[in-house]
Amino acid sequence: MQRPSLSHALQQVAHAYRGHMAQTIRQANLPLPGTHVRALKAVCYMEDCTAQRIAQRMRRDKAQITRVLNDLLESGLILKACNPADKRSQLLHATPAGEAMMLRIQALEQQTLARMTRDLTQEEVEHFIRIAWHMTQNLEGDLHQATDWRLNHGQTHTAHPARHRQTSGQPQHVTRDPRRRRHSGLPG
Amino acid sequence: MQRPSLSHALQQVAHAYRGHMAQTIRQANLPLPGTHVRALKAVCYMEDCTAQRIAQRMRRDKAQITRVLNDLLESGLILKACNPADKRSQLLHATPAGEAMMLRIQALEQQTLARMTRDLTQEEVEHFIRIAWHMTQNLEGDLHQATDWRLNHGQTHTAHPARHRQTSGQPQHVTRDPRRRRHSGLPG
DNA sequence: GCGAATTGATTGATAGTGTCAACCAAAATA
DNA sequence: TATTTTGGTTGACACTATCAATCAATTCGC
Repeated sequence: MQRPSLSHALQQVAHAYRGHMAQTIRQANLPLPGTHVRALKAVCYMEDCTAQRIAQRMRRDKAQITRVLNDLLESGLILKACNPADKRSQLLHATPAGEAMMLRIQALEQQTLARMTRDLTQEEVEHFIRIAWHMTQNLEGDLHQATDWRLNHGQTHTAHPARHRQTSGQPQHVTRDPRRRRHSGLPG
Repeated sequence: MQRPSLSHALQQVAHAYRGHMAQTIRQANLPLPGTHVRALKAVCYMEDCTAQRIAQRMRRDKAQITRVLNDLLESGLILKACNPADKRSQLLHATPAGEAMMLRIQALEQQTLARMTRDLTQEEVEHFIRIAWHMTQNLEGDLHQATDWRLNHGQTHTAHPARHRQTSGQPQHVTRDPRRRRHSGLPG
């Protein structure tokens, strides 16, 4: 508890950041959830932005990205345009409203980041980022079957045949109360 | 995109860690969600553990903690005992099954952490933890009205009167598709 | 002691996050 | 052309998170 572990420190700082941003954005009356913000950011700043590329960048399931993008679309923050190079995909662009929103949110993010790093040197922050990045890379590869964002990474990736979501494995326990229990066994 | 920002790096590493742990745990046939793991850890290693204290430590809403603990209770991993010092609260203890579970999970966590930090020096990791902790502290205080985990922190905390969940504020937009839209306005 | 305010825990409601699986149409490939 | 792969969508579900209200036990102030 006293000297926090790496896992604890990581969870706490990520949670604190997320929470602070959420609060800040809400207080600014821009009720845009975090995932939406990041997707919008991608649309604004990524070259030839498509849903696929956002999913890769954020390392998220493409299904979620689709839904987030549809929200942004309905909110008039982005537009989908035909991709001349591939009729399946759509190029994404921010509308003026989307650009404006992005600017406002970026200002808020800068505030949060400034506060978060207020007594840290530039070097420390960069060091932190570098290590975080490094750890991310270290966890990447194998594990995680190839959902879309895992493609073209040239990983050795030794065959991951089937993996069913708890089809018949015997342990099967806790799994969070969905307001009505489902099971409760326990293995060991 | 190339040089990841602090926010991006943070989100990615936290997400990678969470995902890797989830996968590892699932593959070991110990389907215990992350929050449950952390709560169980607290029960195992915290002195005079109560729901309240777990909520404070994890900086989570006590409601969530209550539910997680009830899951752990139903799974036979923990027990609740009367707190002689306060009849409202209960002291939490791990059962033998809970302890066993904790040990197995800790081994898995060690694996993940080892992999994550495999080519980093002890110093680098400690530096990372220290900075993460620092950033967490920096974001703490004001913002976040005093839910339980924010108490006894002696923050200046200049009066936060009411804060209603979007009672009448005019902007009111995106707010993630709950599989059926609710609104779609947009402020600016 | 007594009433008021506070605190520990619980419950209900709801939002947001993350993922898998199935599917379709377009594209790539063989 | 037949097969496979890819970009995107939809459905279903589990996990995470928080707020609000409630209740009983406790503490505070008189």
